[in-house]
Amino acid sequence: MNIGEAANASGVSAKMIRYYESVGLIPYPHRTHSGYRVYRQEDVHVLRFIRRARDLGFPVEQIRELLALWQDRSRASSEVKGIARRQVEELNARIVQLVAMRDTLRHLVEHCSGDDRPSCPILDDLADAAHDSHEQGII
Amino acid sequence: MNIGEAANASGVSAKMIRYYESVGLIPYPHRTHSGYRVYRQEDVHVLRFIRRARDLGFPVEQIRELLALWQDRSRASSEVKGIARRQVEELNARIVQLVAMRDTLRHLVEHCSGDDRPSCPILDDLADAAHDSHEQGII
DNA sequence: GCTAGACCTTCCCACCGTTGTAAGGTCAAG
DNA sequence: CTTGACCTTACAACGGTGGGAAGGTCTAGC
Repeated sequence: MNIGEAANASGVSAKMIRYYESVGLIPYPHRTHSGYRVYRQEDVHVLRFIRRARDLGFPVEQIRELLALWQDRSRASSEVKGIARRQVEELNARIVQLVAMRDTLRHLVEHCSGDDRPSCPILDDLADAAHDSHEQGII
Repeated sequence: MNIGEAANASGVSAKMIRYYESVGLIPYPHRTHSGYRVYRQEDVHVLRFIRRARDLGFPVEQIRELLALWQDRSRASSEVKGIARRQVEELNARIVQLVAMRDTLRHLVEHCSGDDRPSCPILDDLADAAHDSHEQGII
């Protein structure tokens, strides 16, 4: 199987397959005499695993851990659960942050007349240092 | 005022002040005879504006628009409202995506025993191509 | 056997916003 | 005059992905 076919079969672009190889997430594959990478069905399985984990927001380094655990037949599920729980917490932190941003902004939008007049609470708020949100940890 | 003082007063790092200058978000400041950048209170005000907008998740290019509108005394608030509304929509899209990820993962975590046994639905799910979530648009 | 086009290879660049680091100049206090 | 805290520019790195150039290879059709 060519890299292009593996890409189609896995949903991971050829570009990214080479990248994952370069960072050691997947092993160097066999090559044809002319240097083409050759993949087996099993490799596609691994690529799908990676793809799905990326879809779930796992960073590459955590996928590396998950792959190692996946391929370790004697692993304890508690290790995997720990990584996943960490990831849930990280996702949650980002969600909380984004929701706070969105709500602040939505509030401002709702109080802006949005007509031809220049008066605008959105800009007023951005300009008004009295909020000092950056010292209160909104970021 | 030095760049360091302006950084302290605005909450924007000296590094980022130079960066914003380099991408044309803020103008070239005056310099001392020895080449040090000199800032006025007004510049700090602009930097705070940028900082707060970044805190609200605005990308630099949108901040450029907002700054232009802020400094345009005859602008219509509807323009500002439009930009802010766009940003609310973008934040919302990212939130929806992250929440979907988190909930999927949390569901998996809840169904993982997390003990010494190797059986683990989290890895099973990642390995199981039957979900094919990437073809159903979870990403 | 030749050619066209669809693949493959490696290598480098860009994105975005931020931080780090290195090599050098400058200022103020002791 | 030295020390240390500042400043300057310039370059690299991060993470993950896409784009493209320059060249090799395979396959189908003639």
